[in-house]
Amino acid sequence: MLKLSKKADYGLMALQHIASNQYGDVAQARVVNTKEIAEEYHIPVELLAKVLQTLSKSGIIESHNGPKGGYLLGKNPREITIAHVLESLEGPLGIMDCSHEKDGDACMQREHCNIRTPLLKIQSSIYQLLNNMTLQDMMGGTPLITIQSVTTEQQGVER
Amino acid sequence: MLKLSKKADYGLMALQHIASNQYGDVAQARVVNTKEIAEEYHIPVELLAKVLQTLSKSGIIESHNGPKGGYLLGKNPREITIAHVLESLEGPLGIMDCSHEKDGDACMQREHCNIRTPLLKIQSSIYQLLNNMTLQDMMGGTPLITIQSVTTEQQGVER
DNA sequence: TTTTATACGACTGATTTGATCGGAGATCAT
DNA sequence: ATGATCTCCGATCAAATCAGTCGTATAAAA
Repeated sequence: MLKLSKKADYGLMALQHIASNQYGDVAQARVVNTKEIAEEYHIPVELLAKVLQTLSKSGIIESHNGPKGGYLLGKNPREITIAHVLESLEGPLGIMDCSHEKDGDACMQREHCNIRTPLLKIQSSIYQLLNNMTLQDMMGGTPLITIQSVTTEQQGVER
Repeated sequence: MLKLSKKADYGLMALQHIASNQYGDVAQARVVNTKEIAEEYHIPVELLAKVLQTLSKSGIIESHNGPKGGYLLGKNPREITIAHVLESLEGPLGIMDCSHEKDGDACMQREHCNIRTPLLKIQSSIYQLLNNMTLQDMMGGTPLITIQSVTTEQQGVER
């Protein structure tokens, strides 16, 4: 329950990868393409492509066509919030249907609804949480890639 | 996105209704049945029944069979957390697939996954949020039922 | 024993989601 | 400049999940 979709998963993975290659320790902005990311994380290529297209439309990343093309971050990692990414991929996030409805499309039980107010508070809290966390924060805690470990043991593991 | 299911909606509504009738200003514990709740909130009866059965199994409410039967709260409203209700109705809540997996069913991209750690933090925060809010808290903020208003103006609007 | 209510399981239709295919546009090499 | 290649892009298809339905069984009160 409350599980986010594959699209969201793949999107976040890809963004983390792009950000790492662009702002990482290599210190040179590198354009990465869809195929590269898909193979790295074992994601179906076409599906990932669609995800990246959506993110591109939202201005989160920039697409570059042609050979040697690919994607680049559209903003600074600090300015890319998780909330924006998720909303871009899966539409406006709301705990319930009547989160931000207009007067017309009120749900049937709206006038007798007794849980709307407290749920709105919960929703607001979750949104704040997702809106305060940025891609920059996600880069900090990469669990398996530790730069120090590369210097200590150099057994062909440079990624 | 992140929208909770109808089952969860209906379950919360029903619980709020049951709690209000049991601990409300009427000051007498009243057993409410499925049909009554369904009509009050315009919910399909059979679906609500299923939801209430599930909640009953979890010990959140108690079922009483036969005529004059119905449902009663199984615990004090302060001890019924939103998290418990949601988990009861929709299974364990987790932002991602690999939230609490055993060693066996690791996902394909697990070893290269770069977003697991930060997402776990988000998930933990959401769980705390839902685990700290109880049914008691939801009763406090009932928007349409105001006890004071009944005393001030008694124009047949007692709901 | 009849009435009234919940408990339980199987089933159907619809919505959402995951995944796939063919084409359009841009860039580099010649 | 032009062709060939590589990428992004939009439309389409299949699978899984979910909301809702139906019929039957069981239990308690009158």
